[in-house]
Amino acid sequence: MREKVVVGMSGGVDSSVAAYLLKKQGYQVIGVTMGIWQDEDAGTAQEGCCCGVSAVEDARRVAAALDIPYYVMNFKEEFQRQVRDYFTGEYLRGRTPNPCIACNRYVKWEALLRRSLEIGADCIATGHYALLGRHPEGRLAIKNAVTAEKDQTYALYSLTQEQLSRTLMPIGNYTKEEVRRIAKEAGLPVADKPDSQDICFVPDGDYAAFLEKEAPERIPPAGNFVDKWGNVLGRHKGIIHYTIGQRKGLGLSLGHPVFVARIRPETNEVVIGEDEDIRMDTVFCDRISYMAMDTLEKPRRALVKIRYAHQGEEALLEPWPEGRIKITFDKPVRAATPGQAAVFYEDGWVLGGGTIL
RNA sequence: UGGGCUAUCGCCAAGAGGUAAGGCACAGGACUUUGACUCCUGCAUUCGCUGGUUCGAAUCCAGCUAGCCCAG
Repeated sequence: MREKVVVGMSGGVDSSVAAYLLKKQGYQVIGVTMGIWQDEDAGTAQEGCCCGVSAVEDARRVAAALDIPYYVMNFKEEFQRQVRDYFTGEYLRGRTPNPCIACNRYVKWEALLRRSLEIGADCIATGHYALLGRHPEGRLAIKNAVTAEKDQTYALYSLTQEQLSRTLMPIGNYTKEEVRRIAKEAGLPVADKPDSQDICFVPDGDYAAFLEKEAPERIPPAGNFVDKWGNVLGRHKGIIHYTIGQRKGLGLSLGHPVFVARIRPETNEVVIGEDEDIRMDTVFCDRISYMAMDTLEKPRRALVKIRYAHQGEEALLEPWPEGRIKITFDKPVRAATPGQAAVFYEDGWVLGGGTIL
């Protein structure tokens, strides 16, 4: 009997095609949708997100079409703790979290994987646009998908060797167009479903409202906008409303565009600067995850992405005390933001990554 | 109260007799499995108010109102 694999199905095209391809390849496929919604979310969660409310409905139809077993597993507790609480906590501290990375690392590849193994599966599979393989240096690693535009390796840098050894990513070799075509040809009912976007657990993208609901008693108050010299430029609505590099929503009319250059939780100040003030060539990160490289003992060059949609910038990685890494970019990057991930690449392989300080 | 100056979109600011530039802000959209950035579109039938001169004025004239500056 072929390997038994649990496919995390979001009800979207990508994971549906992933399941389809694996089944065609002879795997014993089980479809699973992660139940991550809190009861009060019912009805408010938007469509078109990676794991929305319509997920179960659509995923079930796809599973039926593929004639594979299908289950919904409850991960509310894990999602609340590892994603929602983390998300809220970071914003309250003036940082900018990336919930997708946390969800992948702790919910999909920890909770879902564990539960899948418990029901007898050998591994899990997802509809991520990424390739997985053995790096020349010997370790398992994620590699850029064939489509640069849809590449999702950035959000997967923190997976461990153990997790990677139990993972399949069947659609990394296809483009989005090909995936949609496959879905159509296979008669999958979700072939034309729009791509997911925005934070899946924040209805209508209003994350500030989400935070106010999650932690009403801990929301930092309004404060001052200041320039780099300390001059007060105006009032801000509270640091949770801002992130480094942000321009919109400041309400500051200074005649030229200005951006958030820094957030100071200690003084509750938001520092405003010009475009040149948010360019930096040196960034430090901690909470390092090593993937293709097992450690960093001496300087190593890499292409570094500092946000999901970043094309990446060549840089030098250097080990730093306290388990940190110093990144020196060849050319300054714009708005490196504390809380976001810096992911290191070499020839398309993910070497590792960390959280920007 | 005398003398001078200025009053144009939320902010800044062009205009100077021919039928309201631009920037910032803001709104909407595109992009996007995070937050951002970026891009596109929209945004004063009206120029402090009231009259007047002109075929025609935000642009000229008069009065009024407001603010600023200098004398006091």
